[in-house]
Amino acid sequence: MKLATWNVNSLAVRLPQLMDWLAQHQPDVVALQETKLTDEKFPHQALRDAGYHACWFGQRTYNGVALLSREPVDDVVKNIFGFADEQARVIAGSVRGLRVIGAYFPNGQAPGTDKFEYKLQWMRALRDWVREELARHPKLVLMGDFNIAPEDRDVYDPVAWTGQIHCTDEERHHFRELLALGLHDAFRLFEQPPKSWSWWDYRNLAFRKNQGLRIDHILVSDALRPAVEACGIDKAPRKNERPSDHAPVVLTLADAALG
DNA sequence: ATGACACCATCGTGGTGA
Repeated sequence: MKLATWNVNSLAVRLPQLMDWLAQHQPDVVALQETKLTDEKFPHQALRDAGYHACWFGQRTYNGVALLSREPVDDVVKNIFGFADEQARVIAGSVRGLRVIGAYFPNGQAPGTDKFEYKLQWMRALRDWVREELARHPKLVLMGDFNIAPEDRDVYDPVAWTGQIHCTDEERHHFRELLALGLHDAFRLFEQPPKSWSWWDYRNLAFRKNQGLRIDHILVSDALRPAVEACGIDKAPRKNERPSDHAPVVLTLADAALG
């Protein structure tokens, strides 16, 4: 079973690239972030024609998340239970006994701002809710755009980024809090090339110079860890003519471990 | 120190992202 997460930075703009990528890689489940579409504009028919069921949760202009799945998705939940949120950032569902949570963490803008405070509150609420989800669904995947570079090796210039947004102690603490629930950063379960990033700034020829951050992640629960066969970042879509600034992260699970 | 790029909403230019 192949799962993926991709911040597409506008599904309206990126739909053709998404269709190509789905046809090429045939993932079973995909979490999308930054669809930037109200729900009535979600391209569910095009995705259905491509063989995917979808559930989606969007808003105007910003944010917006979706789950795509070759098999139907059950028990769909939107946003963090118990956390009143104006912004569409989370969608969860169950496929083949697997609980999948797709999340678009707040950016946070800069430490000391209201947006940073919102990010911290949001992450606390997420942790508390994921703890409950894990108790109900031991086989769980939490994936998406975390907007956190967990360690210095996830940053092209860790000195310049010290204390900057995505790299603050508070954000990294919250990432470790998620791991402490019994989750594992699937990417780090394997040997990886150094300087592996999932995001590159559009400016300054950052992709060509490979100046990026690893801020898109797939966390797998203890119960799923033995089933993890591979995890990597697919840089290819970042080479498209009009790419998202993020690349997809892909996880392969052994089918035997699933229902 | 600032802006650089992309997208959205809107039609001149500001908000947001990371």
